[in-house]
Amino acid sequence: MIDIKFLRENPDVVRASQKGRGEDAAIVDLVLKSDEARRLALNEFEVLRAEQNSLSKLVAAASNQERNGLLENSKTLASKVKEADIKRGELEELTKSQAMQLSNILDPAAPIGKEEDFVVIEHVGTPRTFDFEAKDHIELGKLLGAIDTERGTKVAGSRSYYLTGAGAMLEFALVNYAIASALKVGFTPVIPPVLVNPAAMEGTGFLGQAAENVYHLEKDDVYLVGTSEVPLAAFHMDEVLPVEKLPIRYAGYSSCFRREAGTYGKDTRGIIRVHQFDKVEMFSFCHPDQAKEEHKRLLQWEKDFLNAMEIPYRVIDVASGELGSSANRKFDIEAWMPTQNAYREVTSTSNCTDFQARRLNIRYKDAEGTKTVATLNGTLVAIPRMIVAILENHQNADGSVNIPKALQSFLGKDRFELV
RNA sequence: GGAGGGCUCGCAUAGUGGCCGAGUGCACCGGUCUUGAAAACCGGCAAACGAAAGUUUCGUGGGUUCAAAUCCCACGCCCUCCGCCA
Repeated sequence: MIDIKFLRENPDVVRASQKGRGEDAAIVDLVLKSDEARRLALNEFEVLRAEQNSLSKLVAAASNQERNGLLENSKTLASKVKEADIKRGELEELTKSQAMQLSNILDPAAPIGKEEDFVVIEHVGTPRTFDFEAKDHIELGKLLGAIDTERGTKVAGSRSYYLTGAGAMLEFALVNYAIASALKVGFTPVIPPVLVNPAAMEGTGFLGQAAENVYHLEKDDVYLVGTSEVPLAAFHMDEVLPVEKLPIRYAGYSSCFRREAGTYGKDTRGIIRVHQFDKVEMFSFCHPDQAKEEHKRLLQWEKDFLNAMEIPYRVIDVASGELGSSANRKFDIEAWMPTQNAYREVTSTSNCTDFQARRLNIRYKDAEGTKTVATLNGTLVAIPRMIVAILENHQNADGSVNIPKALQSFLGKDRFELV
């Protein structure tokens, strides 16, 4: 949720931001109108309530004869107060529900446009030229005994898979390497709950447009998270953080669950797009003035990871129309996938400024008062896609796969052999 | 699944309808004293909104009442015991 005071003072900025995203700018005027009415109703209520409170004190102090007269007034006043209170409540709800529809205000530097209007910031590494026909990760996964999608679908349906043998070991190595690097730069490792309550889901903004991609367990009214961003962000829900502790950084390792509704026919083969996968996610609570720098740092740590995996990639500045509603800017890293002859998203980092924290009521306190923190998130490693990138980029003619140096000590070898 | 107890300002607790936004102890902050510290003593000390007056907040939501931390209902969470499972 954006700052309603900011909206009052800069409606044009918010309108422009909504337009830039391809979203409805008319909401701005609805909010302005209902907020105005809300403030009037609030004032009306407060004045009546003040009167009631002071009258109430008189009643308490009055003698028995005086009391009856006072009670007459009190009763009529009480019904007025109740009426004013209901009106205030309705207008507050209306204003909030309208304001919640507004997305975060775009960073002016974010490229405007639709999905394809991203800006490439840089290319790192050169896609390899093969002197044999490169196999895709599905074939390699079979040869190495690393990925079993057939049994995955038998047991759990489409977009399901088993990681076995080398595949399972590769996950452990990737996670260990990721956590070790995160520790080096000051992250606190976290294993969060993946089953969360509505408040956590709502607060992180996943029950809006993204709701259809979330698994909901109706009987218990809990949700399976699509990313550990949810429990990490909600970790400090309703808390005031000491300013000197900022930035507070967590590296969460968890399973992630996604319904992938509306992606029929997209990436149906292999493990690029699946219902369940494990991920190490970086999350930072920081001072709003520091958010841009922190965003760059998260991106750098993502690049460091890709560099260590020795995989060619490019960094893109995601276009406004493709940003999540919480993000004011987003950088994706896309790894080169040889058999697709394309760069495909493997990590993503978003600056949510104070948008998410306002919903979750997470603040910091300094000499001037209590203000909303900024939150940022970034993928350190999403396992299946990283496995795809490693297998495909580091394969040999016989189907064996060379292990990046950074992972060798975790695996005790330098190559995955055929089984 | 069954029975009971609890949820109050950082912590512990007092508070059974008006004098309670709320007492006490500890912690914390400032001061006096001290060579310095401790102790003692004095003062301060919950939060949000608001320009202010003021309003709101005693787990959450609803209700009763002129008036609710206090009475009623529902829900959430914590604890104890029993059962069940490990």
